[in-house]
Amino acid sequence: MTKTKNISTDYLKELLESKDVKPSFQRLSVLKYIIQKKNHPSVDTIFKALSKDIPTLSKTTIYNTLNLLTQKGIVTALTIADNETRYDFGEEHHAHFQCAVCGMVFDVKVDSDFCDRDFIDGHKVDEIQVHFKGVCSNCLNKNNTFLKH
Amino acid sequence: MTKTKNISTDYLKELLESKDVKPSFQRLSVLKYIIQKKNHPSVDTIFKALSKDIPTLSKTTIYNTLNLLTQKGIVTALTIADNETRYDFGEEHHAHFQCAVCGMVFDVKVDSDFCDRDFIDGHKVDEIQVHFKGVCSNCLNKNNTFLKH
DNA sequence: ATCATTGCAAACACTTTGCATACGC
DNA sequence: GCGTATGCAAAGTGTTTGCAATGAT
Repeated sequence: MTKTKNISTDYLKELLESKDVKPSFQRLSVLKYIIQKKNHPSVDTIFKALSKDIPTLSKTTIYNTLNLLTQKGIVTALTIADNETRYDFGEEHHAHFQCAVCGMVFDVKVDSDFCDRDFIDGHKVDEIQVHFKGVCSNCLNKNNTFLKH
Repeated sequence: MTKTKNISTDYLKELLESKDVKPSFQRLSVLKYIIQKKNHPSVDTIFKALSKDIPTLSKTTIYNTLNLLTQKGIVTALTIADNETRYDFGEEHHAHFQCAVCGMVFDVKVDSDFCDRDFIDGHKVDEIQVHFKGVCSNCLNKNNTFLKH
């Protein structure tokens, strides 16, 4: 099914503490989910998944957690979808592809010659996001309607 | 102030009609605004600007118009801002820079070797957006707080 | 007369805020 | 016990939808 390499809680704790974030159970759970499933999930996706194991979990906590982790630079907020924010844990720089049919977001590699620059046209660059949109290989194969016209 | 090169209504009409869009007064106004001011406006920005001349104008009409123009490929919807959609009229491919301080969006040029590809990792590519985020040159100069720490 | 566009009001969806409760050291 | 994290409810904001009125041919 989905490949979920196990991630030690100690690693997650260290990761959070190294950025001065207290490793609460909820925060560990959210971070673990993002790292394990490399799904680029939305708040709702995380909420539905974690609610099964943590029935008392609130969406507010997920919002709080993700805003905190983004602010601390532990995760990245992707503005690839027009209606909802997706979240990503990626150290190395890579681009993203979102399928217009199924909505999934995939990592794609880009030979980025410009990704390392600190300034562009006099503007100070803190972050670069490269977004591809189209139809993913899964949806192309499943539904060959797209090939017919 | 803002450089607004005048654009003939005939040009706008032809542009719309060539994509099977009836050139109503409201649609012409919205399209003209986007092409003239190149400031990648939000719905609200367009609404506030055009309301002065068209007091009966409704936000719904702007949403309708922009969705239609996007669908017809006349304008591009930018997902660079996390909360609101920005719109752009750009024929040639270019990247965008959004300032975290003032919120403005600028065009930036990128030597894009990968912008022409139709497929990436097996996914069919319809659209590419390159988003830079940081602090624009204006805000850097005005407020040297950013340089101090 | 017919059909599409407009625009008000309401509904929707995502996110943030206020505040009381619960938790951890 | 004190300070912070949690989570419910409500508010806020951007966008879409239902539908009646208006406008164009």
